[in-house]
Amino acid sequence: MRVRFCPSPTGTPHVGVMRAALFNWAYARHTGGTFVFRVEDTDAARDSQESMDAIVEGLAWLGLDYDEGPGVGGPHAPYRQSERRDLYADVARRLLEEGYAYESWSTPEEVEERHRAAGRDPKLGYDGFDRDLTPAQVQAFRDQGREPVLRVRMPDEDVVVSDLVRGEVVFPAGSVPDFVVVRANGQPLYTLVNPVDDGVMGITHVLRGEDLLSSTPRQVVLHRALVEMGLSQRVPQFGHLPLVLGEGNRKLSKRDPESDLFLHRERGLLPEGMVNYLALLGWSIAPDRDVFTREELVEAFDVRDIGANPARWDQKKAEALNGDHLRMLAPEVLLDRVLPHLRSAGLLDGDPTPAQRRLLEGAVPLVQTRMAVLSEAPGMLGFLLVPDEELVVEEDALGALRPEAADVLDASAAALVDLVDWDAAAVESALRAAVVDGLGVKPKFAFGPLRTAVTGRRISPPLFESLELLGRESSMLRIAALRRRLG
RNA sequence: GCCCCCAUCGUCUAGCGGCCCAGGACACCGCUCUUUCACAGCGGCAGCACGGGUUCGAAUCCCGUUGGGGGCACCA
Repeated sequence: MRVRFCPSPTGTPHVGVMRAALFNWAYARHTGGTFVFRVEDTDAARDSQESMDAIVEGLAWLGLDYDEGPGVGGPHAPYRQSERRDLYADVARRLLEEGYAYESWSTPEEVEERHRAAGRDPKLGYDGFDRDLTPAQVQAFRDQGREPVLRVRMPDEDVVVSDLVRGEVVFPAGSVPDFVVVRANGQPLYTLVNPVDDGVMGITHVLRGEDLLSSTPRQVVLHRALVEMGLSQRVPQFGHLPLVLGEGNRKLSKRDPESDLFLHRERGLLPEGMVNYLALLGWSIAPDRDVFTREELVEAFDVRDIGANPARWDQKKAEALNGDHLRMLAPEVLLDRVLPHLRSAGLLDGDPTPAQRRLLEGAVPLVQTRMAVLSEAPGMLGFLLVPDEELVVEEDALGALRPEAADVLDASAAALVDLVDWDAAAVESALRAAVVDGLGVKPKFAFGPLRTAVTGRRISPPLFESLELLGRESSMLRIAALRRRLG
């Protein structure tokens, strides 16, 4: 069992593409097969090293390790197609010699013109004109200084593709035009290079997006030629994954922000959550369960369970699932995951100081059930990391204060100044005595002013624990500050 | 235009002829818990696109219609 992931390095990693990688990886790991990573960089104009690096980073982030590929090597190295030119030139030559392909001189304009002249739809595609030219005709084209492309001859029978996900798919004879595999300038195209490498590298299963289904008959025909020429052992089995759609039922394109893997990472999706959600797009682990780990995915994954209908990207579901994974994390792991987000929010400069780390160790467990994505952490934890005088009291928190707020703050301050033990339990009973019992304010409203004073927000981690973490000095300063503000 | 794919709650899906007057999850709406918000728990709303067959019996099989999507490059 050998599967592969073969992106072309253009742009940033796309969630649809990474999902294909995930399914291939999961299938390999489930079956004990080999996961090959190959780079399809035959389009020098669009390919970039940055994109290549980003894909590698994306795979690493998601935890999709590969057994063969750039950087790790393997029996079929090199794994970058730009380094395999000789092979392709060789195969192209043999394809021509053995009659599977032929030189084609027609320009697209000429093809269209012929269709028009014959009363056919001009957009029908290549018409096979150059299939059986006489030597004299060929010479005439040469004399004009033309350079031919190389086209593979499609058979005159139907091509039947047995798809792992969709069953038998029949492409009627004549519905797929002969296709170009080598440009006039000698550059091999994806149409050649992809089947050649799959064949030569012994790929047994090709799991890829449904957008490639209609190019499958061409690849099957080429694979058959490769097998007949002794260059490959088999035609791989194909399985076409349902497309991932964006808003408005369109294929998720690079233009859509949801398609950008790293944007989700910035938003604070965990790789665990991302893997889970991606796998759920077209696959399910059990009738009554949809939260699972990477290991559980590997354990349960089977291509036969992949559905055929397209799936819409649902950000809410992705984040809800992420919340589940976030809660499954050990607190110290969550702390580490949260740090980059605190840094990019400007709350942390490099590594936390020992004091900051202590605060975070206390606070992270308090916010673990309160986040779905990591980018919520700065808002929740910021009050602990910011100096007292820089605490921003948010507008809506101020607006929510009731008339008795000043009295509440006064009573609270009085109750807390001389508190003997500064811990959450002691703080709570002191405050309850002072505000709930003392002032007769209902518990639901009693602590709002304090929360606002101390955290600057209406919504925060639990108040008494927050006070404990913040410490008496800061707490008193903040209470006094808001009290002054209320006049 | 041609070829191909798809069709169960708003969304992701379970269902592979009787277990289904269709199950789960997200979302949404209530309630409980509660120092805010969450989490958790409980409850609710909501679907087999339509029409023909086949069958004792169809969400499940077949055909058609409609709807949606993908592909038709000297891109990948």
